Amino acid sequence: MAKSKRPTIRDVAAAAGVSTQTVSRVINNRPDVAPETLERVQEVIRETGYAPNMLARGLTQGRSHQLGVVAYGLEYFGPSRIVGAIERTAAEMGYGISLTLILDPETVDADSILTGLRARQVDGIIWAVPEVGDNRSWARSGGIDGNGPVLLVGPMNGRSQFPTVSIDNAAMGRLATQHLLDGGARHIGIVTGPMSWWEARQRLAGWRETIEATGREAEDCLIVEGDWTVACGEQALYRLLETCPDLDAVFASNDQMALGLMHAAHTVGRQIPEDIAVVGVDNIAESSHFWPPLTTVNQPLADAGVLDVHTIDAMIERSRQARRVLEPAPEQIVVEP
Amino acid sequence: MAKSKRPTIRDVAAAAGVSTQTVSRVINNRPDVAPETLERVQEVIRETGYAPNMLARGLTQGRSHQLGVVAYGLEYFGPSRIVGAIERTAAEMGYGISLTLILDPETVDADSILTGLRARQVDGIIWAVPEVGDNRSWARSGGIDGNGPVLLVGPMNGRSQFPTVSIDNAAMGRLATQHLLDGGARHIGIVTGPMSWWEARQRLAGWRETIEATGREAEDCLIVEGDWTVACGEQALYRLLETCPDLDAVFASNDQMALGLMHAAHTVGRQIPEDIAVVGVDNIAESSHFWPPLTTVNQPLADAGVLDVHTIDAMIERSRQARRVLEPAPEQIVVEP
DNA sequence: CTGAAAGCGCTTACAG
DNA sequence: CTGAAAGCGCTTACAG
Repeated sequence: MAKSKRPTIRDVAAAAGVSTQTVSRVINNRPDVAPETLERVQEVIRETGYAPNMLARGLTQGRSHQLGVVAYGLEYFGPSRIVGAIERTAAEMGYGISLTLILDPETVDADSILTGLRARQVDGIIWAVPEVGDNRSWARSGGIDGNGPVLLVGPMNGRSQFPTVSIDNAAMGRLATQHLLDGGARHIGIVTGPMSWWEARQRLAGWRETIEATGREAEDCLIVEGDWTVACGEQALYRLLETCPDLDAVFASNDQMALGLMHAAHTVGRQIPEDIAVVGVDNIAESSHFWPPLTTVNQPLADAGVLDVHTIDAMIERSRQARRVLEPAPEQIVVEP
Repeated sequence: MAKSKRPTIRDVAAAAGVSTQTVSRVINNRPDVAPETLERVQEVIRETGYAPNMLARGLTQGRSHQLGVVAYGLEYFGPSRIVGAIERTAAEMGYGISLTLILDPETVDADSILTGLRARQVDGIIWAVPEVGDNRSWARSGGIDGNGPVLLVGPMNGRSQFPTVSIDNAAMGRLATQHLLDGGARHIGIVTGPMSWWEARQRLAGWRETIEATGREAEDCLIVEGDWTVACGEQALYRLLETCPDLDAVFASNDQMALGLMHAAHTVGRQIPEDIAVVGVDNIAESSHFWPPLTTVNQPLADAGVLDVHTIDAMIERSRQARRVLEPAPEQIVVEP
């Protein structure tokens, strides 16, 4: 028991008095095994605690039953939920997760990460790094070999050569802004995310569109660029109040910045929502526990995560069916908030 | 380019006019290769984009260069930081991460998870699920085969059969409580985490110890059990003020609950910190942006994550050196907050 | 410095 | 229903 190496399929076969491929049939639940043989082999497996070596299995099958997941910012709300939902769904479907976290989305070297993951023989790759700067140019140009399924998560500028699953960020901006309009707001400011982020630009677009639909102008002085943090949300309100003293509402592109805004409002003695109404995005756990509760746009991150895995699984199956890929038009799936 | 399968070591060998094991030497940076040969092989590798199949390599070497990481609650502060730090450090050291997330720490089946991870041939396992209820009894009894390195992360009740890296939770309680005492507080309440959590009990113990060191009694009416959420922090303050009207300070066992407390204090018109001082734990990003800034105990989570990986790596190396394990006494490493 | 042989632990056709 | 053979893509001794 001390130095016993893990048993192999050969050990099990010997102990059960059958060949290794019969054991293989048993562990793969194939039907063509005599009931009695099945029983005996299973008994041995139970006794020895045998578990097939996934490396060996992967080598012969040409698949690892692992999904490569590339993400940024696990400490933030969105990514942690997405990765959590992906892992859960993947586990249910028999996939393991090989996680790669990147430090800076803007300078990420997609090529080397994809190559590394493929060397690990992952069956498919879920790329959940947001588009920042031109860090997805590789996905538009198709400069990366089409070898092995890659799913892009999150919206991106232009058309991807790869299938994409994303939540409609412009709709988030529209929903939030419409809510503020419905509440009677006339001068609605916005704190955006960093403008290098496509998601941030989309939320801004939704805000602008909704304002302009009322016949008013989406003035530049109503826009402050933020960086997703509480601190900048705070500064943003001071800026907005300076440039637009009539301000009566703000759309914060995420909840963190919304909290900063509320902090600032409190500091300068403006009541929320009476003086200034605020809407955020994310529905973080704290949202409903502030003075007053924060109104926020909910992102269906869990649903999106489930969809991510189902989609990549379908891609994997498809690519295994037809070795000669039919070059199916990449589908762009968009989920509504 | 369309249907090109990935090249193998054999393809590279053929193209370079050498044997496969010469290529093997090159990709493993072994010194005994003629400069000219080295050059030629590297050239072919560059041209073909060859990357060794890690499954095959793992099969022969008996190691996958993957670490199994088991965690709970990626959406919470602590776990997301720990996992992030582990991934970063692992990547630097050449390990991939196979992530397993569990849904309920109390009912987790350690045996089946460890078995599954080992079937994937991970080189070592980092078990970062907190001790809740008796979900670590397996680690005390050693009922699990000692096969393959396992590192436990987080403090636990009693002695583990496996090495452990943890942050001193009792010290967190002591630091926080002492800070409140130093600020002049006389009646210091506590909102604990769920008492089924060992970490929560340790923070409570630190609070109790520090109170009693002053010669006062750590009365039961000063203790409210929470569940780590903002909502319960809020309720907790109401409860405490009822049972102890003299209350002038509270130690919240995490920042979320501290925020809830502050919300409640605001609601009932008590000033912080004048009327009631609050200290939390975690140092979440929002801490410093509330009215007033929250004082909090910082957990060195990133340091701990780095230490986790270095420790498991050392365990892996040791177990590979001596096949006949010397049964080294498991070390229990404790990091101070 | 380099190569022929064997083997890691499985699965995949192929026979029977 | 079951087994002998070959092979997945590497690395590890072992020769030279």
